[in-house]
Amino acid sequence: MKIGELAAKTGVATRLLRYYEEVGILHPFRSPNGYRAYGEPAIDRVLQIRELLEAGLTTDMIREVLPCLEAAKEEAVTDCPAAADLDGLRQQLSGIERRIDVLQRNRDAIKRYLRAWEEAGPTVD
Amino acid sequence: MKIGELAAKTGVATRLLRYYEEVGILHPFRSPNGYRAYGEPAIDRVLQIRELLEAGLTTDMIREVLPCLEAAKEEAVTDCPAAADLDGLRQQLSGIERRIDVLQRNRDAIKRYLRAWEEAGPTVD
DNA sequence: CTAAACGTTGCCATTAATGTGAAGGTCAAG
DNA sequence: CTTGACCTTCACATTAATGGCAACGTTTAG
Repeated sequence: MKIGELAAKTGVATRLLRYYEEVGILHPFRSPNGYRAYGEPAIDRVLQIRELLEAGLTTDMIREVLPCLEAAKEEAVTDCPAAADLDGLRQQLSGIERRIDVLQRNRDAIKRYLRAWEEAGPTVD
Repeated sequence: MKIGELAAKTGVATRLLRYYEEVGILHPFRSPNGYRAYGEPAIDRVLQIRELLEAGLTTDMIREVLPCLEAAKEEAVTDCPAAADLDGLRQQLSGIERRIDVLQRNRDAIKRYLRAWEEAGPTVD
């Protein structure tokens, strides 16, 4: 499919689809006329990219983890696209785990706060 | 304490301490000479800010949750600094929860991938 | 008193992610 | 063949977080 179609199906601006290619996290083919050509899997890939960006990852991090996230969907790890960098992957993993920890701790604090507030002042009106 | 001291104790550049003030997440007093003056609690606050920034939150989000995170440390919620915006707080909370979900899902996928890879190719060498 | 060290404000630079528009090529419909 | 919709690249603009410098005031040590 062409870029406009992918944009429509994912809700992501064509500008960004080109940007994701530029930073190496999306790899369309090219039609003979020079148009970008995307396969069906590109849809999921773009949605995955958006999800990760919205969760606060950078395109650099995404470039490292994305190949493995897609491979993880297959039954067996036949080939290792990130074979080059299992170590970088482990680092990304621990970075993500740190983030989760921080977010969980703070989520809990906010919840405690809200709960206390709801108990103390149900006279919110 | 003065800005340089706080910078030394937190490892955060003075430039950033001024920036955090500019965006409203740090509120030093002023000494008669115009110097910023920070109390002891500023140390924790700055570290907290760094933690949240590194976890991918923006200063906008931090501005909303920080008062409550500090209040949550007290025994009781005497006064509500964010009384104005319990609703914004709930939104931040659900945003954070979404992030945690995304990160957990992807952390799990990466772990699966790494585990599979380690089982398949212990001949890493 | 003077120099060094530190503070102030202000402004300009950078990187990442994103928006926007110009100038021109391609293609399908009339 | 022309028009309109879509594509291409190029380039400049913006926002957030950060770095750096300049010009100038303050404080401290010699």
